[in-house]
Order: sequence, then C-alpha cells, then structure tokens
Amino acid sequence: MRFEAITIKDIAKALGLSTSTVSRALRDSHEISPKTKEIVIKYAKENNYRPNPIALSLKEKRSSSIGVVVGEIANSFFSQAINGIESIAHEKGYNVIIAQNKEQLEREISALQFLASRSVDGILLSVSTQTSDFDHIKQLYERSMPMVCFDCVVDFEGIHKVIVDNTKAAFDGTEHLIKKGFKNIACVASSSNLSITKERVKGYIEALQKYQLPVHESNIQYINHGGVILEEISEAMQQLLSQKNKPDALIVCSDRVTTNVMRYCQENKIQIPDQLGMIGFSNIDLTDLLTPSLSVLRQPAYEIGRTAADLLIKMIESKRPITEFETVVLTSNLIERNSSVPKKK
Amino acid sequence: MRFEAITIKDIAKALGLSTSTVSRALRDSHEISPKTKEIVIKYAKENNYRPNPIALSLKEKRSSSIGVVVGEIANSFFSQAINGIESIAHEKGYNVIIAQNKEQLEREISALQFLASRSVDGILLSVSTQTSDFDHIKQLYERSMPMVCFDCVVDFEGIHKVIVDNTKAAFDGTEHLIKKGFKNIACVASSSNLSITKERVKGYIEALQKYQLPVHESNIQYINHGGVILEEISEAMQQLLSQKNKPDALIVCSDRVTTNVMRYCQENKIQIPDQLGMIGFSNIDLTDLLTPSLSVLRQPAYEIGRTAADLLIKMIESKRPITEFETVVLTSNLIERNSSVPKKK
DNA sequence: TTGTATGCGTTATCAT
DNA sequence: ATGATAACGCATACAA
Repeated sequence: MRFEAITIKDIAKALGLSTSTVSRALRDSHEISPKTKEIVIKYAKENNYRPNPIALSLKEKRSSSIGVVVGEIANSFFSQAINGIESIAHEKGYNVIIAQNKEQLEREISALQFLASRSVDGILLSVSTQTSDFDHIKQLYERSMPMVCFDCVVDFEGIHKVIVDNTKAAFDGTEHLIKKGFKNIACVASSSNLSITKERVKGYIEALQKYQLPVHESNIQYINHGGVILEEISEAMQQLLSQKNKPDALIVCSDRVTTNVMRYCQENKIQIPDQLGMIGFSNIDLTDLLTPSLSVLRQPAYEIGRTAADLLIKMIESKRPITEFETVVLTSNLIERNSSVPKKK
Repeated sequence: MRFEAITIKDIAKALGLSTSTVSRALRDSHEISPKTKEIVIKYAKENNYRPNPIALSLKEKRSSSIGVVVGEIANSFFSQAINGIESIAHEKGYNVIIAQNKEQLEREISALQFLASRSVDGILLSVSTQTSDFDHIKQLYERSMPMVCFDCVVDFEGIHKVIVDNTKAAFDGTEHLIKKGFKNIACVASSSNLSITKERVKGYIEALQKYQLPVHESNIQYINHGGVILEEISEAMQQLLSQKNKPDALIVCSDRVTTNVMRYCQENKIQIPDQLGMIGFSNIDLTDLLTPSLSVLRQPAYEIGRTAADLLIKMIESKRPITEFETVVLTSNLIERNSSVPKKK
C-alpha cells in the first residue's frame, strides 16, 4: 500500500487552520503572525511536508523541466552535452527529461510531441540525421515553444541554435601542423554530403592557402560510411600513403574516423607523430583512452550543452522572445599531446 | 507571447457541448452518439488538441515518469545504462528524468528529494561512492517509493537491486586464459576496499584453485587510485614483470585500469597477446577504440539498465510490493578478440 | 491576521 | 446521450 504524502489540506485540518493560512505560512508571507508561522512550519517539518510539484505546475502553467532530444544517449558527444545541460538546469532549478530519436524521424516526432504537450517548459534538440523535413519542428516553433537546436541543427528563420565553428577548428588544426613544420598535410574527412564535413574541409583548405601551400585534390579523402567500415579507412590511408608525394601529416575530420585511423596506424606500425603528424577531431575524452600521442581538436560537447541550456532557460524565463542570441557559435579546443614535432624533415 | 494550448474546455465552448461530453467523446466512450463523437474528434484533430499530462498526473496521482540518479551522466557506464533504461521506459510509456549525484552525498540527497516529492512514480538509483549513510534512501523506501538500485547498490533488508556477478565474471575470464594455455596469470585489481574488487579477486583465485594453479600473493596488484595516476600503473606492472617467475598473462579488474594498462603496454612495446595474454573488464564499448587485440569482460550496462527499469515499472504498476524479484543478478559477457593464443610456450 | 472561494485541465459520479 | 459538479493540491484575489 502506497504511502500517501501529506498535503497542505492535511496540515490545515490537523492544526485547525485554513489551507490558505498554511500555504501563506509556508511561503513565509508577511501577513501571517509569527506564532502561526512557527506552528505551521514546525508541523510541516515534522511531517516531512513537500509541496506537490505537479499541482504547482498545473497552477503556474510551467513544470520547471526542460526536454532534451538527442540521437543516442550512449553517444559520448550527447552524454557529455547532457552533462553540461544538466549542470545548468540544476543550477537554475530545472529538471531534465531525456528522449532519444534513435536517428529516426518517426521517433523524433513522437518524442517532441510527448515533451511538447505542455509537460516541459522548453526543448533542446539535436535533430536526427534522417530528418530532412522540418514541419514538426516549425510547428512547435510557431506555437512559441522555447527551443534551442545544437549539434545537428535545423536552419529556418528565427530558430535559435548553438553550433561549433568547424571551419575555424579545421583551420586552426591545420595551421598548427603547418607551424610545427609539416609541409604536405592531407585531410581525411567524413561523408562528403554532411555540412560539418564541408565546413571542416573548407577550413583545411583555407589554412593551406594562407601559407601558400598547394592544395592537392588527392590529399583529401572522404570516408562515406562514417568510419564504421575499417576497409574504407585502410583504402583511404593506402591511397594517401602510396602517392609519390607522400603526406607527412594528417588532419582527420571526424571522431569515429580519428579512432579508426589511429587503429590503422597502430596495426601498420606507423608512429605518431614521428612518422606521421596528426591532429584529429574528437568528441570523446581521449585522455582516458589509448592515444597518448595524438593531438586533438576537441568539440566542446559539455560547453555546447551548457550554452544551449543557458540560452533556453533565458528564453523560457523572459517574457518576450529573445532575438539577439539567435545563434551562438563556439570554438573547438586544440588539445596538444606529446607535441607533434616532426623528427625528420 | 506564448501560445496557449487548446483544452477540453475550449473545445466544449466552441462546439456548444459540455466538457464531460467532450472528454468522453475523445476517450471513445460508448455512451456518446457517433455523430457527436465524430464532430468532437474532428475538431480536436484540426486544432491539434493534446491532453495536458500535468492535469492528468494531478488527477491520477501518477506522472508516468521515472527518475534516474547516477554519478555522472558522462560516465559511459551510466550513459549506456540510461540508454537501456530509456528503451524500456519508452516502450512502457514512461519518460525518464535524469539527476546526477556527482559522487557527493549532499547532491544525492537533494536529487532524491527533488524526484521523490511526488513528481516521479519510481526511482532508479546508483548511490554515490561517498554514500555510507543510507538514511535518506531508507526513508524513501519506507514511504513505499518504488526504487531499484543498480551498479553501486545499498544493502538493506528488502531493497530491490540489479547487480552483476563479478566473481563469476572474473572466474570466467581467468578460466578462459587458463584454457588458452597460460600458466602464470596475474591480477591487476582496483582499490582493495571496494566490494567489486574483492568479488573479482575472489573469482580469479577460485579459477586458479579449480585448475590447481598456485596463487601467488605477489601476482595480485591493487591500484588504489582508480587507475587515474599513471605512475601507480607503471609501478604495479614493473612489480609484476620484474619477478623471476614472470606472469604470462593478466586479468585486469577495472575498466579505467584496463585502458591504462593497455597504454602502458603500448608505450613499453609489450605486444598483446603475443608477449602477454590479457583480459580486461570494461564498460566502455572498446570496439570503437584502439584495442583491437584485447579480450574484454563487458559489464552489460545496457542490460543492467533495461533490467532495472523493467523491474521498477513492474513494481510501480503492481498493487502489492514485489518481493520475489528482490535481487536480479546479471552476468558479464566475454568478448574475445584476436583470440589470446600464446605464441610462445 | 485569517478564512473563503476560485481556477489550473481532466475525469468520475452523479444527475437529467 | 448529455450536462453539472466535485475532486486532485496549490496559490491567490477577495472578504471578513
């Protein structure tokens, strides 16, 4: 048999007061005599009274909770982002409700509907990779549901988003390799149709151009299956390393591809960075893992989460729509390890 | 200005009906004329009516949501467990509210209070490593809040929990190495005061005994700082490998220690498994990472999450307390890679 | 200073 | 077949 939690009504009955008096006493209203206050608060404490947040929500038309929709929670980018989201939410008195879209449009729609039917005050959303039709999101937007997109963002007029400057990150990474003395830097990129791939390759090319280094098409390899298929990585690497003008360094533009390129190098006894300079994009905190010698462009998942949650809660708590923060752009951090100094030249 | 969602009352007013008629029509009650039903349902659909879950919660005294308290969401064990939890919850129509205890007792208490004040129907809990006083949990238990512990469990009469058979896992792993032909197997364990460490070392010893292999105290190394400090790993490994009767294989009893032992081997050019057989415990899905040659005892985080959520929801939905499922014990999976066959010997 | 009444959105229990 | 009303727990405008 379930314990029935104590309510204001119970307290009122027990003390021979009215519910409003109790309510006011508990909220420390100035219009209640100190004596009554004391009695009520004492009784409430003794009986471990807690206000029912659901009743409050119904009354105040807000639930003090925000919804988060991501692809897969187990994806470490998302779990780190959620970590950041939770930290801000906790700070500001919100709880976090998680939903996954499993990279399926259908699941995304049902998750959004579920959250949106007034049980959350706002939504943080990373759209599924399968989502090309944004009607369900637009609909919510038009109904003024506070919403912030991050990571995989949709792009329509007015939607708020937090993104990473991929072009700058790739530029910075490439420039870093150039400054270390590498002369012939190749690029292993992810699927050519992804916007993040295009942005990163752009940054790579811009860096080469800034230092008047030649851009060789053959030095850019696209991995179209997300780096899941090892053969694809092998092929790309062999392609690169069999050229007469063999690259002396690599910038790898996706985290999954990064780990697999590292694995390839390990299996083929290619020493990083002595034989091949390398910088990889990575969301995973590689500190814990087996790559002590790889410099990494870390996407600030935690920071993205914090920034997005902060923006969302600001939107929720402001009466008027916030337009000035429409898009927030963050920057990747370059984490250098075992400084990639080329031994040979 | 915030969009005001449509309610039953709005529909009733618009159609000149009473709220109860509308409510019944929407719930497809048999005591409503087909004509009225049709009109109401059509109007509701057109105006995108969604019942307000908060009002429902208030009425039904349930929120169709479960709370999860873990140490750190970004910890991949937890994020995978949450993944499992979410999958079951979604299946059964519950949403998942996340809270972190950040491995602090204080945060744990506030998280539990927050969730418990009737906004969730049940709680899944992995207690913080700092928690030695269980009053706050017992209190909830006594108020009949449905609760299931997993991973870091508390142990008092009647509490429901989902745990992993660590002894069996270590036994299986050690036995596997023995069957592969390794004769002198060492054990790198985590902090000696943790229960999981004791259980795992127990399994290791039992396996050796079963095959009449000698148990050398010097072959068991405890890592007391969780494997964070690399020096500790180095020291332990040197200790082991400098013995006159050098071990030919290792069982590593914690995931963080596993990755760092791997790193040590990599840096010291010790080939796995040719020079040293090895099996490690791991929560992380190492498939994606840089250890193609390590066999792993995978703790089924996803399965733990599913099992715990399933049990919790059964408890929530049953009228009487469930006693028969008090503790569920799961088994680790041994994932073999590049079969650890010793070349020499 | 305290009490009464109302409403938040929904459904169940009475009426009609 | 439909409508009126009360109730869930809380806060507050209004009354006393």
